[in-house]
Amino acid sequence: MSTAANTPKAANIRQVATLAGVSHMTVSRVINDHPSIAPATRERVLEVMRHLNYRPNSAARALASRTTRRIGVIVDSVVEFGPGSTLRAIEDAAHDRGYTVSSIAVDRAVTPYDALESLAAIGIDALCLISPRTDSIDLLREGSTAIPTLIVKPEPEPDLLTLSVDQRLGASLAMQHLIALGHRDILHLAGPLDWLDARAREQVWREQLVAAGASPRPVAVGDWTSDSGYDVGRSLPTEVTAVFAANDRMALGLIHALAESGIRVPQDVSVVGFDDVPDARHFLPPLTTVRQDFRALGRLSVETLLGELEGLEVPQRRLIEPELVVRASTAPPRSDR
Amino acid sequence: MSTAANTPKAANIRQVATLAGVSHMTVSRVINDHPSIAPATRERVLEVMRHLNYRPNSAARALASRTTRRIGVIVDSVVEFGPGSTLRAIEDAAHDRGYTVSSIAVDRAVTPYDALESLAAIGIDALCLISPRTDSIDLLREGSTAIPTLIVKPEPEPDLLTLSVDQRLGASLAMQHLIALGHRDILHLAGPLDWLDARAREQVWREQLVAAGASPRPVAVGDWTSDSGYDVGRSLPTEVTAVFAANDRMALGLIHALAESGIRVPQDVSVVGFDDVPDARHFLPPLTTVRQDFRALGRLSVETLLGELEGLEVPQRRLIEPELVVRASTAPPRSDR
DNA sequence: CGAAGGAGTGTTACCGGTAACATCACGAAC
DNA sequence: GTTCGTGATGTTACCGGTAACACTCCTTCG
Repeated sequence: MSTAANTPKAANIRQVATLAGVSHMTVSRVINDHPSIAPATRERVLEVMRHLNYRPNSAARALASRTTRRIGVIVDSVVEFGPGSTLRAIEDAAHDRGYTVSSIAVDRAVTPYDALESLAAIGIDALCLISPRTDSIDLLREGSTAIPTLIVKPEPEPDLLTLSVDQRLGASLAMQHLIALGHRDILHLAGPLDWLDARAREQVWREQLVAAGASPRPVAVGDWTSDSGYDVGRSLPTEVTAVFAANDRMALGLIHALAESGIRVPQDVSVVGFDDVPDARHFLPPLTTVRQDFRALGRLSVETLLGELEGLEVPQRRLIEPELVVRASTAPPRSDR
Repeated sequence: MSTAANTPKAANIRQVATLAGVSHMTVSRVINDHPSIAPATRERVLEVMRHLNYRPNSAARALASRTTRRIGVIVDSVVEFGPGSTLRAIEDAAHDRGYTVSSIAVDRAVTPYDALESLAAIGIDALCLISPRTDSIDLLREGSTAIPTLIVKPEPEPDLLTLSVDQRLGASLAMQHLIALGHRDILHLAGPLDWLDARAREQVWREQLVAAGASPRPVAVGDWTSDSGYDVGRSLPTEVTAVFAANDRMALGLIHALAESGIRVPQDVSVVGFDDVPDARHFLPPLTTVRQDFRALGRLSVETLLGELEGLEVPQRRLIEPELVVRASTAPPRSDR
């Protein structure tokens, strides 16, 4: 069908130059906002550019300037709310700054190594890792890439930029809330423990319980999906009065299983989630959870990387504060439990 | 920090050629699997490439070949499940075929025109529109781009490729299910009606009701969010015995509102959704809904576009069959309602 | 008043590939 | 034996920009 044909083939920089009566180099300077161009000349060139509907060829720019204006993103489990939202936010922020984003999703079929190879093949100016498992980070540690690299994780990382929502604070808010309500036998429904975020939440859960004088029971480990939460909910020990779920989706599945067993939330068991997905307020009951601002995370990631790229001083590590959102899934424990 | 330094600057095609004792053109042919290369030569070149860790420069290739191996995607409401999933599937499929994807999200701040401009600026070989509103399509109709273009929508479009989940069939499955259960006063909770999918679902809802001898009541229009479903649920007319929601999230919000009013699902009101989001099976009650295979949609989109690009014969329009998933949110109507 | 310096512009080379055409050797066909 | 076709490879130009340096003028300053 539309296989080219009468396409008037795009104008190039020399055609613009000829029509404007200047050298192609002057046109290049106009494009790049070079300071020393006479205003009259600039106007004339811009006029011709408009007239020809000229658009600089990005491949040629990339080739000559050896920069691609592209940020590579490696992201694990992009279908999950957190990583997906972060990626979207990064794409938006990058686009606003005139950068392109290429993302590769890591999964069973694609190793972090593959992902890095793919990105290297197309060429990137900066690299970002979202929701990295430990193995992805190891790869970067040895690889010592020559480009600015940012890892979205809460712990600092020598020689690399890091940025994250403060996982320890978030988990702490959730646990403090439950403990303040009077809960002591709190189950943790964790995410996969090779996830740094999952591990951080699990550690804080443990610490807080110990600090409150309670002894943590073994964690239940899910895989972020509501299905895994459901499975855990089906065999919840009767002594448990509250569950701290590592994300909202697992909380949803858990509540579903409890409902099937006639266990009421929050009367019989309190549940607190993590993320504050947009639907969490309409769960039954509306879910108490920890909100993470992924848009801020994405924006800051891009700002940090581009700052580094421009040689600015950027903080090597930064944390974004999460926020507890109290809804209807938590209450004081029943005295008879 | 890692601002380049001792980077051993990547090898280029001529260095490979020199070391292999051939011309750079021969190396180029090896890269591109040109048929007439002596096996021994190919081996030698490959060996050198491996040794130098050579990677073709994609910008140079794009410049010389005038193809970017990049697919541009314009997507509205990428945060919604359907569009987001489709985009991810396209990215995966494109990556498997050695293509890159650049996506632009259209929203209040970014018009379809802007999006097209952005994509044109970076250069794309093919274009895909996901979840387009009518205005995006108008833009393409006049613009008559010179590259293969596919629109994800169910209705055919002259001179453009189209592909979609069969919205009419999906809506039909949902309505037939409710009608077979005995419902006649079925409210439609629609998506924004400038969405083609929303409009298709609404039309089928109306047609099916009329065909069943019932008179459709005015549609309730939401915005895909659970919040909007909640709002509708707060003032549900008492005569309504069932709701056909245009997506799962609005169904969730609706059910939440009903629960607050003491209206039970499905005993008092049946609810059927659309999408089958992964969590739908853990809603309370588990949601009867229409499953759309977005992965298939994404894969087929890429195959169609690349087929067109290669000059193959591709079907100009194709539909993917959705599937009704019956769970616990639907039941026969109460006789006293 | 001459040298220095900066604004404004041009010249030339180069980035790393691909396209198109040329070349050469060799076996098949006449 | 000459011609021809084809496989294998090389030569050259070109894609559309940017970098680096050169060259004018003019202004400023010792």
